[in-house]
Amino acid sequence: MEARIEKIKQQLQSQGYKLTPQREATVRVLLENEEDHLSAEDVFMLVKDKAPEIGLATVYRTLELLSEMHVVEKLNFGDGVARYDLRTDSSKHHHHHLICVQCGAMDEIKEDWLLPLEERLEQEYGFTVLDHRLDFQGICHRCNANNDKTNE
Amino acid sequence: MEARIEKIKQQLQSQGYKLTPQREATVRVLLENEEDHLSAEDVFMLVKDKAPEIGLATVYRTLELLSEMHVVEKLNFGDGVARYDLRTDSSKHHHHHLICVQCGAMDEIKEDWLLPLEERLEQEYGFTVLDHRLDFQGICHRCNANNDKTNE
DNA sequence: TTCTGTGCAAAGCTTTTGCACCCTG
DNA sequence: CAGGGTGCAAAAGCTTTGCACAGAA
Repeated sequence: MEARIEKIKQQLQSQGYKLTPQREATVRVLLENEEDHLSAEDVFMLVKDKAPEIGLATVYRTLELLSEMHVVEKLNFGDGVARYDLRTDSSKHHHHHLICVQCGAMDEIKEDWLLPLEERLEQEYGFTVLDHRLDFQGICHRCNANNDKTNE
Repeated sequence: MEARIEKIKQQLQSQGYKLTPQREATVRVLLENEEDHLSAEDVFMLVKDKAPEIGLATVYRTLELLSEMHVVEKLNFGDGVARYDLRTDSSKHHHHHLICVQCGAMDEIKEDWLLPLEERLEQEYGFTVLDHRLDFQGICHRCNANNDKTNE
């Protein structure tokens, strides 16, 4: 974890930015909740435990900065708030979401199933893919199981 | 076009809703701009040409209603506004967006390249796919061409 | 000192809601 | 006259911005 913070610190410094205590607290919250998709408000409340004097605007500014640095990815699931995801170390970020329309759970598949498609896009459409996003909406295995039980 | 409006009218009536003049004007705007991804504001301004007395709230309410009826799909590209897309007649809606980070153009691929993935999800994850969404961010063929020219 | 970063409050935007009124059935 | 539908304006979020101040280089 310290190593990842150190890396982000260097990324920031290489662009002339500082890893201030507020920014570090924000990054730590993101690291500690890597599996979640936190909204700015979520991050704000968690950061407040570490640094109670922080302001919401600073959190927004930090997330915006981290987003520009490609340290986090800003996601939009259509629920009215932006959510932020730490990017993995790999140069490209590929993950897929399984959003259950019944219970609202969001699972994640990290495996990348899209490389063949991207190659086709480059060749057939002349489109250079930098990133992508793939969300599936449907019914998760838990709800599927429950539904089966109910119907018995 | 009249046939499609008639069909939507029947869909509404089957749920106890009416196709009021305002709603019809909104649907016509969506039909006439089927290739675009209009925001509520966009729709509002276009509908005003047909029905100047309409209010923005009515447009929002109509789009929300049409969205519930699965006549349109509400999309979110992360630019701060919801956008609305008429659904095609086919029961499943599958399209992919190519969003250019350089010029902002959004092209669309209607072809469905994901069926194999969906089958895998069902089998390996027990996840029943109802809909999906796939966006690629990158550089479009036009910008790629321009960039090449500039670099010469 | 200079410049970046911060907290607070105000403003900005999109979207939703309350309410009186209208119109159809 | 009952009910849904509408327009207007106000309210309600989420996010950004202006400004004065703090702190490091």
